[in-house]
Amino acid sequence: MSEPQTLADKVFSELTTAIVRGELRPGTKLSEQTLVDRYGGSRAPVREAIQKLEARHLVVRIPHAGARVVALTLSELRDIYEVRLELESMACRLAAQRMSDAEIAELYGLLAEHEASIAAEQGQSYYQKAGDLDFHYRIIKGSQNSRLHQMLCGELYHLVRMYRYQTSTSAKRPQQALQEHQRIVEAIAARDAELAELLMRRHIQASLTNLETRLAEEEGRL
Amino acid sequence: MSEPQTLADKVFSELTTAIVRGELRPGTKLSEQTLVDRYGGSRAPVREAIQKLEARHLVVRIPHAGARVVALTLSELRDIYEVRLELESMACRLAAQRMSDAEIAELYGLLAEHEASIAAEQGQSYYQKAGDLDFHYRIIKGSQNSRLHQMLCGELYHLVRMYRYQTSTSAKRPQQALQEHQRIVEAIAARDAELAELLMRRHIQASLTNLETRLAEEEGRL
DNA sequence: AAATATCGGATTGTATACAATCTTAGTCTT
DNA sequence: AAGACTAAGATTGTATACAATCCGATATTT
Repeated sequence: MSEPQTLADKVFSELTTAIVRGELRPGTKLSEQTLVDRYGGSRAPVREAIQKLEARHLVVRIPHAGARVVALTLSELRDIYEVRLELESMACRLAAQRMSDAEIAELYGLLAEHEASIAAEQGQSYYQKAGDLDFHYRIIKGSQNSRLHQMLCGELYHLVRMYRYQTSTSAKRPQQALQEHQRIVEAIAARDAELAELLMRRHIQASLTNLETRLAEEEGRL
Repeated sequence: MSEPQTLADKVFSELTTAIVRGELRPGTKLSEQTLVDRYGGSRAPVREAIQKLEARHLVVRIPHAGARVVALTLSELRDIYEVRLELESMACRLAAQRMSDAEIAELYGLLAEHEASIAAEQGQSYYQKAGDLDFHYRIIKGSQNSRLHQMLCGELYHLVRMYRYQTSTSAKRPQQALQEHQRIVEAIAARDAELAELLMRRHIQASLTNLETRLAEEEGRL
């Protein structure tokens, strides 16, 4: 929660959340002057912010034509999930080998919180989604591979978040996901790397299936 | 070979090759004014080029302190190879499933060229390295996953290239590598995805071992 | 002599001005 | 009426100027 040291960073982080939350819909033109009017500063830091967004694949920039919020095709979304599937499974395998006992204990604590949150049945799918991401985040960190962490959290994470924000979740999915999380943590605690990897692979596959179902439904409604 | 549309792109591509070739050693300070003097233009496009380099992890930028050519620790290099190992193995598996027969035929052609090049025994390790990268590049493309292609070619590729440039190769390694390439292509041609993945995994593991040996030797010489 | 403080120069971050390119609306031609 | 051309406006790319921050050398203190 450190304050951004530079104006460009500030604009960047505000734009990031706006895009992820869907306040700036995919395909929206990001005019530099408009952003200056909205977020303050001058064009220099705004341009820098846009470039950082481009680096994270949240916007697409075309020379002399400007920047637009990325609009993934279904095919590109599948490609991303295909890569994420591989990398997170890998992270889970490494986590089973490298996480400290203390970190594993924290994972158990996190699961307990999620269970309580679901039991409360607030239907606050926002918090459930955030909780899910938190779970995945900790396992990625547990892999103790800095580059893997960068790729998943810095480059794929936001895109995944963006498309999850905008799609509803089926009522039973959180319950299901929690169970899958529990099996994964058990495998990690048992230091069974192969099993942990397998379970994570299936877990993400299930979440992709869920996402595709939702996307297909929304397509149908248009 | 399209001409860069913008000055920033031109500076970016020149800086990229300079870094990869080692003309700008790891840790070198990249002063904006100095780069303006060397490459022309003004600070605006030069800054943009530096930011693009940062996005590709070729330079590290610290607010108010400037940019330096990235200097990987051995641990970070291992992390990169660990990720590359997983992603390229994946690419190879997908390539075995998705490459067209024509593309596979081209792969065979490439191998023949490499064989000839080694037989000529020019000792031109530069061309052998480039050839090796070409081989890997085609398989990655064959995976037909755009994001995988982006990550490997756009983000890891340059770093790997950079550290390979600067390390010598053992005399027998090209011969060995060629044989491994041949087995991989055979597995792809047979559409044996699992085997192709396994062989690629071992191939990259071997190349990592080779790199680590060289790095250790160079450490010893200092 | 070592450590800290302070000041000046250099470098980066930001703002503004100008140039090049694209977009769009309108007109003209077929 | 459809399409191509043209010109004006808007937008991005580039250059320059100013402000804020950092780095290093010198001076001061213990």
